[in-house]
Amino acid sequence: MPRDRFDPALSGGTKRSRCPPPRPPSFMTTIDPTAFSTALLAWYDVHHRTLPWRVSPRERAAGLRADPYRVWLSEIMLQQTTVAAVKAYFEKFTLRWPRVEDLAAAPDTAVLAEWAGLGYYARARNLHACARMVAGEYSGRFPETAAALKALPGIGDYTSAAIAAIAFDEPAAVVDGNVERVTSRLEAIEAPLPGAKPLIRAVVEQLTPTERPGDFAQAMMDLGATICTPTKPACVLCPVRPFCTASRAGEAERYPVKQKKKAVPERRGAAFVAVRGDGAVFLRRRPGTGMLGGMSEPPTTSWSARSDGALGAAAAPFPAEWRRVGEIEHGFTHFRLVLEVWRADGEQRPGIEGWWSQPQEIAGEALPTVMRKVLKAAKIVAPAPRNSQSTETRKTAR
DNA sequence: AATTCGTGGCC
DNA sequence: TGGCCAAGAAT
Repeated sequence: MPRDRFDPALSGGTKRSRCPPPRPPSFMTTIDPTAFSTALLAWYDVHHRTLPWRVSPRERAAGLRADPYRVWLSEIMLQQTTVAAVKAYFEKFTLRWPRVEDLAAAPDTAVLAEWAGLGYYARARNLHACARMVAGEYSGRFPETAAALKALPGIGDYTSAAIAAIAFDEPAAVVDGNVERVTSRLEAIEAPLPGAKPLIRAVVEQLTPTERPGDFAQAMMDLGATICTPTKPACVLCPVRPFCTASRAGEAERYPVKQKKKAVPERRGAAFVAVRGDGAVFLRRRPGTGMLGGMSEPPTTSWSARSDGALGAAAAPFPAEWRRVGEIEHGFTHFRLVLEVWRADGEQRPGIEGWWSQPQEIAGEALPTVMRKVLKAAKIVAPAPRNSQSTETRKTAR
């Protein structure tokens, strides 16, 4: 049974408008922090995952330090993104830009092109801004405390704590989705996320050891990724099962309790793929902020909430012999997009800002996945996302 | 505090 | 197949 101090009624309820300042309640865990981290770290020493940006516990004990640049880069990429998806991108980035100064010196178009396909493109913009701040104002060395790290673009609560703990041995409370799940099961927290975050953080702060805080953080995340999984957790194999209230009650899978989310609406629009005689495709750059900010696209209309028809060739960015060649669907986080795909062939004078991209250049363009779907529907031969240098030097043409 | 930001994999 | 989920941040 969950202890009553985790009753959702206590954390969610109506707020008093008068005197009592809304101070986070001081929850005390009944878990023995020393016993807990000892058991967890012993498991981690044997079962830790081997990842390209990591230093193993053995190497760590031998005095080897993780490279803050690689830790930072991996943490940015891993925000809301799976390890499997990140690996290839991490290799590409570190091969092309081995040090933070190298990344800082790169053109922003090159960074966006390398990031294309990974999603959440504000991360790439912030990544580049952060690299330039570190290279410029910090002499190429990352600040070493969570508080200072958090002041940098793209680095928030989680990432600042993770870098500080992993690269600089600060006993910061590292709370990501894995840790939220593990902790909510340990304490059988009934309050739904995201409201329960302060409570979870309070527990993690008490559990985090001053010795090996980085390994502790990574161990919690590895545990969440391999044992304490969202569905069918392998409690039998869990090194901290003796500490787990939810598992003891046989209902680990019931946690974490989450607030239910709203249904996603649908938006519609049209994309216009102009193809020249030599096979070049007309592309332009999207505005620097907002959805797919700074990324490339064939011209599209705005995406309205279910425009009832009224799209078609009349919405084209410039006159041409447009033919409707298909339709694509793409799911974003908060809406589903349906895009009509129109194509025009032959010599054309777009008369708008943009450039012609040759067939062999398309793979290296900063095209997000949804736009690659559009090109595919327009029967454009586009090899798998690759990385070319061509986007760095290309001038804007018309 | 609630929204706005992508994408791919999985059952 | 469709909802859920993944090392969240910014506003």
